[in-house]
Amino acid sequence: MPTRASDELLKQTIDRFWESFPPTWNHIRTNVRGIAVEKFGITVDQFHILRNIRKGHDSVSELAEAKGISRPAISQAVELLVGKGLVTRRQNAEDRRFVQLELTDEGSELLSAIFRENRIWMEQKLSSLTSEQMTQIIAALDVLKSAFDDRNSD
Amino acid sequence: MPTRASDELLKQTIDRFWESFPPTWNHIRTNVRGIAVEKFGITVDQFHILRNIRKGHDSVSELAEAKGISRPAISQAVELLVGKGLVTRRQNAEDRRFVQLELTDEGSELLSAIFRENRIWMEQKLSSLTSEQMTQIIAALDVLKSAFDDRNSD
DNA sequence: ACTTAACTATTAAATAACTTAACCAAAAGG
DNA sequence: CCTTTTGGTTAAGTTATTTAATAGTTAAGT
Repeated sequence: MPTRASDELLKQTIDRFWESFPPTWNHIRTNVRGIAVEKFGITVDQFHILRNIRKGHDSVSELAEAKGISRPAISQAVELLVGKGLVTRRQNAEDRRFVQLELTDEGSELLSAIFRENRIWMEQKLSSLTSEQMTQIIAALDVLKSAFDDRNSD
Repeated sequence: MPTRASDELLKQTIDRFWESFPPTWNHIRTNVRGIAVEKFGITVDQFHILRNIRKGHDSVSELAEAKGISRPAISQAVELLVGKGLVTRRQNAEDRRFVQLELTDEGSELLSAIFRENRIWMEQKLSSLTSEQMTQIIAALDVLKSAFDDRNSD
């Protein structure tokens, strides 16, 4: 039972989202691209796939679901990563349709290295924030993430 | 003069960022893709260019800067949009090196239509949030955006 | 004026990122 | 068995990106 006031606030929230979220993401992405491409020879998208594999999304379907793109797209991206020696494919013994993806040591180290460099940059960018602001950001990100989580879908 | 406690908080903020920001963005992007591709025949990236042109980034260089990618990439994307009749190019009279970009009526209407549909979906996703949560999100997004703004770069 | 340097944009060639359609193999359910 | 569903790959085509090369415009220095 939303009031008119909270309707207005909701509208503002969405407006602000489109004002702030994309430029923020573009800046981060640009930083990651700089590090990933120039120092490690992989693309931003490949970085995201490595990141998701480490996160536990270790099959093609899961990755496709997480990224919201088609399975062939993932399959081909994985192929590139396998070619670079950063990921391995292994047939699951219980259900042999599944191809279990795993980071190689090199892939894992490369991913950590990119995060390490990015973190330095992010720390510098966020260094002037107050504790209150950081606490607020953490809470807000949590709320946003769970609001758009698939469990809450219609 | 950061204390150890706020260093720890900063670390948490960055961790949370990487946990929450990408999946949230993927969900939004997936929704936009569904609308933009299926109903309007443009890609998500083309949508973002239209969006940025309306926002006032009306030259190739500005768009490249905003998105953090190369000018040729923008130039070609614009070419597609011009071909679809959604954007016009016009040489700037004062400085003829500049190509001034403008949305056509059709481009403008299409962009609005995508936003309209996306807004319905976002409203539904965010409908259960409290006023406090929304206020917090607005504040947090503001802080994040300005923290990563180029004016604050070294 | 002339030249050079800097800037804006496009084109070309190559690779990567996506799509849909078609396919194969394995599993599940009659 | 046979059929359907599921997970993954392959194929063909479009879009998105990069770097390098090019063309045109403006500004700066002689």
